[in-house]
Amino acid sequence: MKYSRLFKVFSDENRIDIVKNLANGVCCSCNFKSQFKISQPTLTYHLKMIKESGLATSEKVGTWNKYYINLEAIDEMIEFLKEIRSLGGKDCKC
Amino acid sequence: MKYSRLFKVFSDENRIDIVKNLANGVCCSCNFKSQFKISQPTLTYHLKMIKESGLATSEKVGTWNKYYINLEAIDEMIEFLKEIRSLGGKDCKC
DNA sequence: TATCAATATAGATATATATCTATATAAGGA
DNA sequence: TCCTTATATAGATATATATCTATATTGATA
Repeated sequence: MKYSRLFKVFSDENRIDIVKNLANGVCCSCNFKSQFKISQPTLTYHLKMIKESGLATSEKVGTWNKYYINLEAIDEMIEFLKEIRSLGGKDCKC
Repeated sequence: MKYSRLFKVFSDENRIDIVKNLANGVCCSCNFKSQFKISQPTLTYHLKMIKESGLATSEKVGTWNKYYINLEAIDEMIEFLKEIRSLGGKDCKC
């Protein structure tokens, strides 16, 4: 699991919005569309990237695609940050 | 606090390494240098960006700079992810 | 004050990224 | 089978990013 790829998802405001939508159960991009000022191909581009990072899965249902957030990936990110947090910064030995 | 900027820090492997170093109490870039295959100006570039994101602070001590990780920023990131996590993905209504 | 050591800035550059428009593909339904 | 709808791909592009080398700046010390 490449953490840099997971974190990169959240490095863009539009993708943060998309992930929040996914977390809220908005799984169809037809519903996303109205909420962003980005074009349909741009949304597809972000969704693909989010999926490839491991933060979402997708399922084809007839004509449309449903996207689901992968909660485990978020858990991994939280754990990763907690580990760094637990190092505590320590005192500089320089 | 712009979350996208905080998360962007972790979107690059070199910066992840740098942050881990900071968390481990390596506060002087003179010590960083030996551990990365990046040049001194590139290290400065990343440190500046990490600082501007709010994830680190710095202090000038004579000729050199000391950098410290900002644990509160990490806590905020963790909280942010936990909030998204707590939405649970829900069931798609589409 | 001249020199050295640490860091920052300037300038260049190749690659990555986010975005668009136009077009293609795929799946259902009339 | 043709049309509609949803999604993906292609191609273009402007901007951002990560990186370098060379140079400037800053602060300590001989």
